[in-house]
Amino acid sequence: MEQAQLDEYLDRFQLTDVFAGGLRDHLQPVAFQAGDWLCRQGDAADRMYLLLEGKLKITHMSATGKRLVLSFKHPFDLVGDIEYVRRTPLMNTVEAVTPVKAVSISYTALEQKGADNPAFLRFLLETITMKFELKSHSMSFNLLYPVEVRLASYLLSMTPETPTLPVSDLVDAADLIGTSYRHLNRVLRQFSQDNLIERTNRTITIIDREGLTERVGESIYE
Amino acid sequence: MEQAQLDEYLDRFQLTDVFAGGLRDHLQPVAFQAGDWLCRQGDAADRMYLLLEGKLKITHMSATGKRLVLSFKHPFDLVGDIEYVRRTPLMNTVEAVTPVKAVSISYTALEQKGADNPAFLRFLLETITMKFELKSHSMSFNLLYPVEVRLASYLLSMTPETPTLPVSDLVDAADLIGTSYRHLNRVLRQFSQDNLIERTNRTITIIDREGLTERVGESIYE
DNA sequence: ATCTATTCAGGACAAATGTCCTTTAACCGA
DNA sequence: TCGGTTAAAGGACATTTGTCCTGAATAGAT
Repeated sequence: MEQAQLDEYLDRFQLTDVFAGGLRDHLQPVAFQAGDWLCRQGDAADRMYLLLEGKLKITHMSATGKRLVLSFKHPFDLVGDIEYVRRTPLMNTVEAVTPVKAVSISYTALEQKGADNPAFLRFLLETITMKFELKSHSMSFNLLYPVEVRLASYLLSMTPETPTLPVSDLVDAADLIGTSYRHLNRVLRQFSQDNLIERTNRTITIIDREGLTERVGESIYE
Repeated sequence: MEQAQLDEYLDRFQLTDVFAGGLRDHLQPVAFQAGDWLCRQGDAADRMYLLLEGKLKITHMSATGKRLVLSFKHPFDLVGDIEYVRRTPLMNTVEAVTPVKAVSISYTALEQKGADNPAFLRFLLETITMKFELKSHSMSFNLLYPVEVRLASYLLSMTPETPTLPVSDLVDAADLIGTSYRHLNRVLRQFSQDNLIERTNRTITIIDREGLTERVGESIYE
């Protein structure tokens, strides 16, 4: 990526101040292809990523071998920020879902140029606090509502522009809302019978957003 | 509370630097009795609390009227820190479970004396990041394990020194692990039959910590 | 001590969800 | 085109969990 283009990004999203004070020079552009891993759960963490383009999937494997999809990340989300603050190994695996552009910055650089930089610290605070609220919300949501509601919410949030979804995403969906693939199918079948969605060859199509919205009330998976 | 005593607290827990730069003068000692509310969900937030002694309960009421116990707070946890960063109304209700001593500091003071104070910002970052990890952990735990495991974990974490628990805590327990009171009773009955606990008059007594630990594997409710 | 109001435990049944396995449908190479 | 191979869907059944209601236990007032 061109330096000029990176500067434009930073400017457009008001991040120029955040990376002032010498941090800017340590930003390294990186690109990934769909399917690439940015990092793996358990690895030692040594750098933070700022996502510029594309979509990331954050997954976690439990001690008992069950996989959980924790979230999807979109442009200007941070990855590795929590680990930087806590100095812990990576909790999660991060995979590119689409082609991805990002910048990375080493923890060393952050320590040297960021630890006393209020603008940068406030940026971290705001980002992490937002993550906290999001997680808090989805935790309540998961405890409070049955799979039907969670799935409807998922379907709505994953199809903001095009109303279709490849069936292969369903296994992620199950791991995201914390249910079994079997049960997911059961609920999808119900949605289908209620004419909320349509299953054709290898895609799910939303045909009644209103109806799905009714079944949710609140949305979470942004 | 004496100023000297407060200073001793701050010193003992290495918080003197955190509240340097003029923040220290804005710390106001406050005390609450068991059952008092520090603040209510939906209120406008205007101050942050640092808990010094006692125990707080954080609860949330959902749109559909279901109550959720989100966590318990112990000395040196912060309350209102997230709301300070995000500038949002209070998400949760905070209640004193025991007699409580705390210090409060107004958002106004934080803005004026804290926003450019790296030590204070780093303190916020560490605290909030820890909260995030805790929440992240409990969310995975809730999605991954059945009520039996969650309840065993709860029982262990709530009885670190004395092995008993008043029955009145059970309704909070149900709201904390996200199940019904009825089902909680069912599982407790099972524990009782397996000689893991004993129910006498109005208390639950842990009689086999090992056995309970076996049913958990990981602990969460700290 | 007795009555009563309140709190707590548990029975009965229904609904939600998980596990295991079979069937169906899509895809691919020859 | 065909057969085989793989991925997705669904059947059958068990388990977990929720809802509603009843009955037992307890504390407090008289």
